[in-house]
This record gives sequence, structure tokens and C-alpha cells, in this order.
Amino acid sequence: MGTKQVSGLSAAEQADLSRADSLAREIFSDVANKWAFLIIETLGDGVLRFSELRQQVGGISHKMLTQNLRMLERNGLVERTVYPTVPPKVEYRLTEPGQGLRATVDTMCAWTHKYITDIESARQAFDS
Amino acid sequence: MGTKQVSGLSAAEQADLSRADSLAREIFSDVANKWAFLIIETLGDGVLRFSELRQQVGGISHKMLTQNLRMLERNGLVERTVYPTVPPKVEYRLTEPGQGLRATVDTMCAWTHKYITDIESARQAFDS
DNA sequence: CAGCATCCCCCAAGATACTG
DNA sequence: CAGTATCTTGGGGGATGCTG
Repeated sequence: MGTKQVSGLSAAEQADLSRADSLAREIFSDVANKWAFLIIETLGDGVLRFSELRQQVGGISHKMLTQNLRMLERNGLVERTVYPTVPPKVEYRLTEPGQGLRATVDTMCAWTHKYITDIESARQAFDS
Repeated sequence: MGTKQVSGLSAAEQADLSRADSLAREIFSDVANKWAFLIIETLGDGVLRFSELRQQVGGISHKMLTQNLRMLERNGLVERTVYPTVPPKVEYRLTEPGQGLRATVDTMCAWTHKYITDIESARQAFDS
């Protein structure tokens, strides 16, 4: 992920690499944020409407949820289905890439559970 | 991770759960950010000085790096070693919990590589 | 109900400079 | 070299109101 130089490649290949690298970085910047993670975790393998999602994520503003959903949709991680009824109904679900990322988020959740007591005591030690 | 109610527990157990839950959330808020991830990935299983780290992460300001390192140290994910020489020398390395999280970040990097072309085309489709 | 636009405020984060 | 403090600004993010 870092901007390391790989030798034995043509200039074009180097360029491709650094382009892929900067794209990877962009993706990181988009996706590696707490709301995205919480949304992905909340969606799981289910289907939720905007308001359900908002409620289940908890503590997220209308605007932030919209922004993050757009971002996730743009990156092809969530699929948005609009039912042209009145009142409107919009459903969100994870795509296959989204499910892939969900696996990562799951491991992070597992990690949190595993180390939560360590972290808590580390914090107490640090805060004194 | 969500704030789901679990029945069959005493009030105290419920309280413990929600306390653990809010702590987990705090940890998420701290750690699920792009700089933290990039720092963890950059550190890997090595040992780096402040300035080396800054250079290798790339694009991070002095201040942001300091803040994130303090945060990671507070949560017990990185260990900070100060050599009382002049000029000072400070080394950072991941702790065991930090290595655990690094595994997660690694899977995210793998995920990025796997889906980078899908994401790129999803973006192009979306942006038109 | 979901989304967008507008307004507005405050804090995140950069720049700079000083200490040990 | 690493860290802290101060100052300043842009934009993140909340609140509100309007539309389909």
C-alpha cells in the first residue's frame, strides 16, 4: 500500500502501479471511516430502508447517512433500490464487493471483542 | 455491535453489555480512520522513528501523525520508546493487539486489490 | 419517506514557531 | 529530532425547510 518503488518494471508499469496505488489510497480514505464501517456492519446480509438503517446504526445524522450511502453506492459497495411508490421507499443492501468488505469489518469487530479489556486498561494506564 | 437488546439477562448484565458496547463504539471511532490504518500498515512488524514513519506513510502532516500516534498509544496498539539522547530518538512499533488489528488492515488491503477494478468501473458508471 | 439545498457554526487540521 | 503551543482557516457536519 505504501508508495514503495518496485524495480524491474517499465515506466508504464510503474505509472500503472502508482495510479493503482493512488486509487487504492482514495478508496482507503473513502471507506476507512467509522460511519462506513458501522453502516456496512449494520446492513450485514439484510435489506434495510433508509430510516431503519438510520435507527439501527444509531447516532448518525440524516445528512451523514445520506453522504455515506452515496459514497458507498458510488464505490459499488451498496445497491440502492427505489420503489416509485408514494410515499417513496428506498432499500439498501450490500453488493458482493460490499460483502467482501463486510468480512473485514467483521474481523475488526472480533478483534475489538478480543482486546477490549486490554484496550480499556491501556487507556486507564495512559490517562494517569 | 449494534445496540440490540438481549433478553434473559439481569439489569446489571444489560448495563455491562451496553457499557462494553459504547466502549466498542469509542474504539471504532478512534481506530476506524484512514490515518490510523495507514500508520498501522506502514509500521507492520518493523520499528520506525517518527520522521521515517512520517515519510513512509506519506501525505500526513506532523500534527496528524502525532495525534494519531498518541491515540494509538493510548489504546495500547503502538509502543513508544524514547531514547534520552541528544538529539532525541523515538521509536514506534506495534504491540500484540496492534498486530492483531494489522491483520484486519491487511485483509482490507487484500480486499482493495481484489476489487479495485470493480470499484473503478462502479465509480465511472456512477459519475455519469 | 427519502433526498436535496441552504444556512451556519465550530472544530479539525495546516502552518508556524519555540523548547528540550 | 520529537513534541507542544498558538493562531488561523476551510470544510465537516448539524439543523431546518422544501420537493417529489
